[in-house]
Amino acid sequence: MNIGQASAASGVSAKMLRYYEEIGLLPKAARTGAGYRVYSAKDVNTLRFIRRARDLGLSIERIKLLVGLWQDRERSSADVKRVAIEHVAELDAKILELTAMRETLQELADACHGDHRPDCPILHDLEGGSSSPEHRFTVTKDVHRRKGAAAGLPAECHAG
Amino acid sequence: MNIGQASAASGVSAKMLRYYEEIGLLPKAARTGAGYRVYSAKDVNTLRFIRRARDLGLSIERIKLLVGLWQDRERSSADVKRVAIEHVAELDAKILELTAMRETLQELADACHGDHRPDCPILHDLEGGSSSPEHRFTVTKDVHRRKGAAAGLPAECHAG
DNA sequence: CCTTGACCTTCCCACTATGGGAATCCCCAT
DNA sequence: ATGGGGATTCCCATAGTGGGAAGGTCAAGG
Repeated sequence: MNIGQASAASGVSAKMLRYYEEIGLLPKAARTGAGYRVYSAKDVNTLRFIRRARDLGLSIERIKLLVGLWQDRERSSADVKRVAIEHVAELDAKILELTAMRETLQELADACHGDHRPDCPILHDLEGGSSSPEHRFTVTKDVHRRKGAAAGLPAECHAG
Repeated sequence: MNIGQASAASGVSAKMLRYYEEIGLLPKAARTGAGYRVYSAKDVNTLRFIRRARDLGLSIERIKLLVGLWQDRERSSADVKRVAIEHVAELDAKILELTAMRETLQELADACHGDHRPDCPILHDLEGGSSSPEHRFTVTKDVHRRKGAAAGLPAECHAG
């Protein structure tokens, strides 16, 4: 099986296959005499595992852990669960942050006439205009503050 | 006002000030004889505007638009509102996506004993193990599929 | 046998925003 | 004059992913 076939069989792009190998998420693939990478059905299984984990938003680092546990028959399910729980916590933090932004922006948009006139509460708010800050829309202000930015959410954060 | 003072007054790091200038979000700052950038109170206003917009998760591109509208007395509030609404839609898409991931992962974690035994439904699911795929936890499956990845959410997606 | 096209290889670049750090220079106070 | 703090530019790194160029390979058909 060459890289294209492994890619098609796993749903992971050939580009990513090479990348995962490079960063050590996958062991170095065997090569044909001509230098082509060779994959087995077992490799494809691992790739599918990785792809599903990516679909759940897990970072490459966490996936490394999970793949390690997966291939370790001595693992304890507690270890696996911990990794999952950590990721859920990060997802929660991210969701909270985005939701706070969304709420604020939605309220501002709701307050905007959206007509031909230049008057606009959205701009007014961004201007920091209202002299008493406590009257600005804030909605769990701290959550979306720069420092509050949660730990890394991976791939899905990048526009395709 | 030099770059450090403008940074302190606006909450935007000096590094970002230079970057914003480089990418054209800010006009090129005037310089002293020695090459130091010089900022006015008006510049600081713009910087605060930008910072607040970033706090709401708006991309640099959208902020460019908003700053343009902000400084245009002929603007229509409808234009501003449209930009805001677009961003809300992207936030919604992202939130949906993350929520779907979260739900799936939470269910898997709930189903995991989390003890010393190796048996683990999380790994089992990632394996794609269950022969009948419709029994796998999915929860709005399409939403978190790669193709479903929403349009770009900016900065906050990056781990500090 | 040779061409053609599909595939593989490596290497570099781009993206989003942001931070870190080095080398060098400037300004002000002692 | 000297020292410290700040400014300048330039390069690098991040997390994943895609795009593309330049060149080698393989298989099928003429």
